[in-house]
Amino acid sequence: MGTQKSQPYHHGDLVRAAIDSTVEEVKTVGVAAVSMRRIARRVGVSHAALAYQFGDKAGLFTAVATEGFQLFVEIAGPAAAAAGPDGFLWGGRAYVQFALTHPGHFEVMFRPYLYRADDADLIAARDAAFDVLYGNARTSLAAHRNAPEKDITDDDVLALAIAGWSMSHGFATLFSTGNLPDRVRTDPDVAAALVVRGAVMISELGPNPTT
Amino acid sequence: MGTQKSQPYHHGDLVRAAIDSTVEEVKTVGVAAVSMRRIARRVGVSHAALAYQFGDKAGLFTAVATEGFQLFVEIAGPAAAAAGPDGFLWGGRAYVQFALTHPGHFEVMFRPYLYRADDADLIAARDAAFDVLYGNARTSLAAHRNAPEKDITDDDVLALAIAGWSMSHGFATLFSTGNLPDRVRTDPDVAAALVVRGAVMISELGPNPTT
DNA sequence: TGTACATCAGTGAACGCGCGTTCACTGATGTAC
DNA sequence: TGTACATCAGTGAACGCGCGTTCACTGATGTAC
Repeated sequence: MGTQKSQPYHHGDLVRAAIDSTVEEVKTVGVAAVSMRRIARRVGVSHAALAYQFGDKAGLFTAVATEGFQLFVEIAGPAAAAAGPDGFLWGGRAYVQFALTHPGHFEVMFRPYLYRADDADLIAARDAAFDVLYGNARTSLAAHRNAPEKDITDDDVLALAIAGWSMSHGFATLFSTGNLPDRVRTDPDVAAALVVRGAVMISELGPNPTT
Repeated sequence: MGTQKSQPYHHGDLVRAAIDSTVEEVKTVGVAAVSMRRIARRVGVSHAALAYQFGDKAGLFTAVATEGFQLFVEIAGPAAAAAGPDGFLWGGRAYVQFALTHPGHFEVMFRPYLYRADDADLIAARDAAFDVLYGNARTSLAAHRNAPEKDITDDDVLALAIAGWSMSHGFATLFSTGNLPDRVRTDPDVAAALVVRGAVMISELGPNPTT
């Protein structure tokens, strides 16, 4: 017994481990089934320890959401910027890819009722994510219109950003919840390419500006 | 006491009342907080009565989802068909409107893990909803290409349908969960118009077919 | 028109469970002198 | 280099709660004769 290394009293990095476990649990059993006690069991710690570190359940989810927005900026920001004139398209791809590779974060990020929406770190991270979205829309519009970025109106940026976001978000959501029909459900890349084709078709159907 | 009309033993239409209450509760307290006991309390019946009528909780949600798909067909089908060549656009509008006016149904419909996805009535209703979506896409493409509907490939129909669905679904979801920025959050009609403008802009950015 | 009986609809109590939060506590770590 | 002390990190037991499901039951309704 004496040589057997006993469980250390201090975990070392409980916060890190708890966030990782939460992300994994959200992905596995769904956000509704996640509980402080489940996470504590996974991490190998008493559930009161989690309450000590995060205050309460909302605190834990706040940490997950914040990290999610930070990750999104790290991943989608460079992806969109590096893609040149097709940046907007790549932004959408990056969004969907993020949603599918980080489902645990993604699920929490867009359920504000789970976390403390007034948390300072959370707000900063989310605002940075919005900046990526808007910046991407502005740059893409400027490139395709051969105009300086400052000549692109905020209204145009907002319209394009929200439309692109809606499409990416809707597709990612429908795909990952298994709502898409079988033909589409198998391969996310094939499905995403399909959506890009469809997006172009939408232009055919847009209200004719001359009428 | 004798003259006081006592609670009738039979509710009269418990199934109807339970579905209505569930829809209302989903909207009010969120789908995660809905329980058989809450619904039973609202309807004024013992919670065992609900188990008798629906079997279990999944049964209750199955009924809600089924009704949701039926409602969608009733509402969005005619709306899209009646709108002429701009039908696809109107289909999208109808989708968003349905989501915002029937949030209780909408929330349940796209969470298949809540209900019995193999229920026959459910499948029939959902398939009918898909038919509206595909039919709408086909008709719109045919009208804009001046081609008979049979000349529109299934692949084109699928691409347009999924793209349009993604955009409508994403927008409705982001809007109703309060994730859109303040400028957009106030009026759904203004916001929807913005998205339509943005959708047209996406065409500007589509991959150029000649390159 | 009445009666016997089957079936349907709902009751109320009990079950076992997992939950979030609180609290007095203890063990580990860091710091001042 | 040692010691006293404060603070930090985590424990374990207890709290009260609401949940879904089950079960023996009773009251209401419909039907056959």
